[in-house]
Amino acid sequence: MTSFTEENYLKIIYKLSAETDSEISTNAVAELTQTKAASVTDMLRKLSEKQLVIYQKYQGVRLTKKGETVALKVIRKHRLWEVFLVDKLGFNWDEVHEIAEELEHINSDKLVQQLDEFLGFPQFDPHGDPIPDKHGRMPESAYKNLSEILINQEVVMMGVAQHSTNFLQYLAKIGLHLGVNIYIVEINDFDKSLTIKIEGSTQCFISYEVAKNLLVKSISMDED
Amino acid sequence: MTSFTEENYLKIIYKLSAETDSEISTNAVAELTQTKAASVTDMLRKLSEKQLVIYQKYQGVRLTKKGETVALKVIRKHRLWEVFLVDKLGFNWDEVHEIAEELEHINSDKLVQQLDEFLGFPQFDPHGDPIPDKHGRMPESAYKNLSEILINQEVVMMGVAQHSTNFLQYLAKIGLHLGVNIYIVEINDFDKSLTIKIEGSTQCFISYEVAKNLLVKSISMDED
DNA sequence: ATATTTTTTTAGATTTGTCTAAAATTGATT
DNA sequence: AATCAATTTTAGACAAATCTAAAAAAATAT
Ligand SMILES: [Mn+2]
Ligand SMILES: [Mn+2]
Ligand SMILES: [Mn+2]
Ligand SMILES: [Mn+2]
Repeated sequence: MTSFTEENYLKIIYKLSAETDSEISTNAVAELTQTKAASVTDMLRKLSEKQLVIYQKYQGVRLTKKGETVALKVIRKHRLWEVFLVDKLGFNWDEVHEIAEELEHINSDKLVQQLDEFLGFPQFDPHGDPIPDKHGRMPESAYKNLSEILINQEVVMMGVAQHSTNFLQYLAKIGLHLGVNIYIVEINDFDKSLTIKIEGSTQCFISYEVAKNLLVKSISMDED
Repeated sequence: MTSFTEENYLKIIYKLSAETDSEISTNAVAELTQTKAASVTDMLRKLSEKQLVIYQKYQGVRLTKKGETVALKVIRKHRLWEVFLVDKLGFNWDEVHEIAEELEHINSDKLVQQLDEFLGFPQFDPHGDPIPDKHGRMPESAYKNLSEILINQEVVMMGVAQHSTNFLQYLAKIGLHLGVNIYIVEINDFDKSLTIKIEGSTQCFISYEVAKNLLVKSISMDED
């Protein structure tokens, strides 16, 4: 069995692994778990004994196949619950993450299976993040960051790469929500900031930092 | 804040208090929490410091108003989640208790409120137990035990007073499920065992012990 | 190649919830 | 009232997850 705490460590190591393909450092884990490096060292040794990670001291850590499976299950539950909260209970997408952090540790294969079916086997969560299927396979995400899109090419807002409440509420304020059509009017050479046109709304100005965190898909792609 | 563990103690003390109106003994709590008396003593002192119970050593324990409020919130969540699992996810009523034991500790007032609304503000859980409203008020349960019903008086099966998987599966086997109409054919004077007729099924023979644990309402009562 | 800084690990302590074994209290029985 | 039995509490220990401070190792700069 994996405890609540162990699951959180595994999930965080999984997410860090997606960004860098080398070993994950103790400090990087400490930052995301909001603990101190000394605590991480203890936990890594423990996870290693349980064969959930490969860890040798001073060498960083990575998940074993077994550890990855656990992490994907937790991520799957997290994202399914977020869909439930938004689609069924009427939550806003900036309100669901904290609750899903608790719900993701409820253990029952049947519960996850039935919830998935009840939600209509969603492929993406309310933030546009892909939901692993029951075998841990991620759906192909054809989304790009807005920062990679060309001027005047119309795209649909599909998700965000960063989930802080601050960021989500900023998006709400400037009128950016899932499903809205947008295109880039102008890119500022100097700092890569951009002016965009939001369908049914006025133009607005966003930083490169924001554009990097917006997931969009081309309007021409098929819709199902 | 109350921890997962503290909440379980409070819930158990609440349930024991409903049966006896004197102080609850350390041993009684130990039995239901599946811990040892020594552990209970420690926890009672802690709950007492937090003003959640009235406790003096060797004198037993009872809930304060504050403790009762916490207990009722946990019970409310437990029962709402059971309704969700049965009504929305298609679980059988004998499969939901363990999962609800975990879900009942998720903390979010908005979650509970929205869930309640999503389920249509149910008054009773799948086992016929009353669901406290958001102010902690229990709906009037007009149900009686089958053991108090007269011969030939038709009643509807509304719930059970005991939730063990064993018992629920026994009921399933003899064809007793929620909503079915039954009446008592004969009561055996010697041991109070009884023969009952289940609508659309054959007669069957049940012990007094079983009858005491079946909640029913008179067929004449109004239906909404 | 050494010295300095940063990162990581170890050592030892703390908190929460549990346990066993022994002591204390209560309640029941002579 | 004294004894015995049952219940409850205390004392001391342990596992999980965390911390701080010090030591060790690795990375970086001189
Ligand atoms: Mn989330
Ligand atoms: Mn998400
Ligand atoms: Mn239950
Ligand atoms: Mn129930």
